[in-house]
Amino acid sequence: MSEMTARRQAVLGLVIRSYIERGQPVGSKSFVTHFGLDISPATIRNEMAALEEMGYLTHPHTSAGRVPTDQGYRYFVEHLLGETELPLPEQLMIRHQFHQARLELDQWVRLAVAVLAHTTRKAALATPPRARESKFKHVELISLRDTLVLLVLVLMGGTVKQQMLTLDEPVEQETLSRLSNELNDNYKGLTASQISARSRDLPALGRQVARIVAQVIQAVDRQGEDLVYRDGLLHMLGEPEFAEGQQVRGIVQTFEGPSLSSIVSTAAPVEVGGVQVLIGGEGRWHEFADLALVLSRYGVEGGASGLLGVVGPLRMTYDRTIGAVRYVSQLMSDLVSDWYDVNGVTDGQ
Amino acid sequence: MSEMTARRQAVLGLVIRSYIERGQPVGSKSFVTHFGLDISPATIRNEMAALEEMGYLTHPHTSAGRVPTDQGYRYFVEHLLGETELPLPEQLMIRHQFHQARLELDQWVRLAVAVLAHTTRKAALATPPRARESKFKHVELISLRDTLVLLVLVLMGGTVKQQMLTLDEPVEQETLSRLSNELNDNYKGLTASQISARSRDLPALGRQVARIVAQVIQAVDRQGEDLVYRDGLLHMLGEPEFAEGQQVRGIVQTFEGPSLSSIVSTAAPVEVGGVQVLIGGEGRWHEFADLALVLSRYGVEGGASGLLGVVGPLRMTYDRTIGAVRYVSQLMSDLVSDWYDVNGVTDGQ
DNA sequence: TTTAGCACTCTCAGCATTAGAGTGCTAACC
DNA sequence: GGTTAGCACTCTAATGCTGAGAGTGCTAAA
Repeated sequence: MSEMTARRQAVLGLVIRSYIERGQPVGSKSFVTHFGLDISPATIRNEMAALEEMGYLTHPHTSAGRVPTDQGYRYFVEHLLGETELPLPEQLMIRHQFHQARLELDQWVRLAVAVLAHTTRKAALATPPRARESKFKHVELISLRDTLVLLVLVLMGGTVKQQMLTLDEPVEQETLSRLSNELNDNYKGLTASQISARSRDLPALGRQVARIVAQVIQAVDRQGEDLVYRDGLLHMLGEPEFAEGQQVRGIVQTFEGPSLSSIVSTAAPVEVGGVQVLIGGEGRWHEFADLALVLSRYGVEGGASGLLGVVGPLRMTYDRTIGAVRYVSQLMSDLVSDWYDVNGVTDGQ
Repeated sequence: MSEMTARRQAVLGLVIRSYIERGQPVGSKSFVTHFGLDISPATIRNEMAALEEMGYLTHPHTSAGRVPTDQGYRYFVEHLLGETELPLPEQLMIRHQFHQARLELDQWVRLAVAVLAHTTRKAALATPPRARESKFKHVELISLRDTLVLLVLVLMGGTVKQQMLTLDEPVEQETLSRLSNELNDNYKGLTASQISARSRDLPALGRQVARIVAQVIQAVDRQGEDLVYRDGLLHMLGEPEFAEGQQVRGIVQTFEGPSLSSIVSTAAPVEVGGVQVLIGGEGRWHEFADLALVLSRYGVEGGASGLLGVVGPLRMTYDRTIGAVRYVSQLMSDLVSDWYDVNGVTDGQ
């Protein structure tokens, strides 16, 4: 069994960088010429053979150059990555876009996905921030016609939900306003189950409304991180490794389908701010065998948090992508913590 | 110049049906055997040659069978289509799904797209219903923290919008409630510009809020039919004519990109209920050269209306698709007119 | 007007050939 | 012992060729 040496690390790094850049198997000869090295191809061949024995490289067929294995990429990401900070000009451009508009929570998430997809030139995804158990903040009841009422529910953390409901009998707007005031005074900061429990003491109308409020909160909680915003599919389809028609279908299916949310919620980092790199489905997710994910959790530690990240081919510029994901994650965290000040701490609980 | 005869119509119809079904150029010999006819291939050849001269058929190369031209498809849709009613069992399934849940307006639209994509096995799209000039119905102001306020705006026609805003100075919730009541009493049924005009007479706080209300309504109006929900992209990628990797990219670009809303809003039918079939971009839209659109306008004549339809390859089962689009359009029209009763007529104006 | 016959055209799949790139191994070299 | 040159070998991808198959257009006869 060979062992890793400094030179082998260097060779591995260069092979991977070259392959990421050019997309073609790296041969010993083109290796030395391309990097202008003073050693012979034969030496590189020996080193490559050793790296192959160690499992970091492979070759598609006898007379082809070397290609990184999943393990090789992982080693690269863990040991051979240099600076991953996003270049300042791009930071500024992103920051500018975020300071441009005052938006709704979900729109922020959508903006984050769009920005991420654009700066990395890859497919991006994000989930809106959710707490484990959402808490009631405010409700508003708007009478539309006799028994038809629009319920607007605001949760701690900034989520706003609307729901249409039909009452058992017509009720005046004034009565509805009194009811919503009462709920706002008494239920602030409660979870779905707590509201369910307390609603028993209310009169019929209040009970009905409170039950629906609890249901909506529960729906938000259950939805959890299943709601995934996506963008930049086209970037991924532009990658030469996915040029085949057959593969394209697979990519679209994987990226648009529900499997994405499952892998994302299972494999995602738990702590806010951390960046996780998933390579080739890590042997567990078959559809992601040819893909790499760069994921990060953003939000407030212990409070609401969401995920965002980038999906691309294994052959991706990890340093740049990681930098972009980390930066946008940071921005979104700032945003959510602002929101938490608004809806949680400051407003009492 | 040849002219159309009954037999040529029949031949054209059969050629197109056969091509739609099997996806391969139709030759004179396989034509007679497949349909078990008592005439010779040579006769069919003559008829096909005439149809080709008339511009309804073509052949990709000398020794291939005949393929319909855009003009051929158009003739087919206009003259040779039989029953286009959607089969009853499918009508019932769709109706069932629509009666299943009480939803938000935009969620109805999303449901319609999903149902359409599923029953036609094609890509589907829809825009939410919009009036030419949206009218104010109700506003609610929710104080979140000193100067930060959540504004919830309900428009005639069922659209609900939220907007965060920052006031110049802190304001009590009670003051906000008084203000929203006042706006609700005085502005019902007004358009953005009317509200803008009247807001001048209000005190500072009211003027600020009214201006934002007007802005939001204006944004909704301007957005118009640019907001397009889409679904079923994967169905389209499954079509054999789009198997090439190159083409797949084009399809995704066309369907996901902004060009869709432009063609949709330009070429869409004007009257509610009508079904329009666009074949091969009609020479005007280059990206749609290989695609057919089946579009319908739903909603309330003279009130809010939206578009829905299906995008597929030229080689599509027009009868079935048209039936499905018409049926879903009808359902959505019913829904919107219910909504209009709620928000418009009944509630006064 | 319809039909049979026939020469002609074009595509597509299969096959062999070849150039090119790269490897692994061995033996010599520092 | 690590490094290098040389060389035989392997595999891919592109090219050109061939034959089968399908279909057409034309002509002449029914």
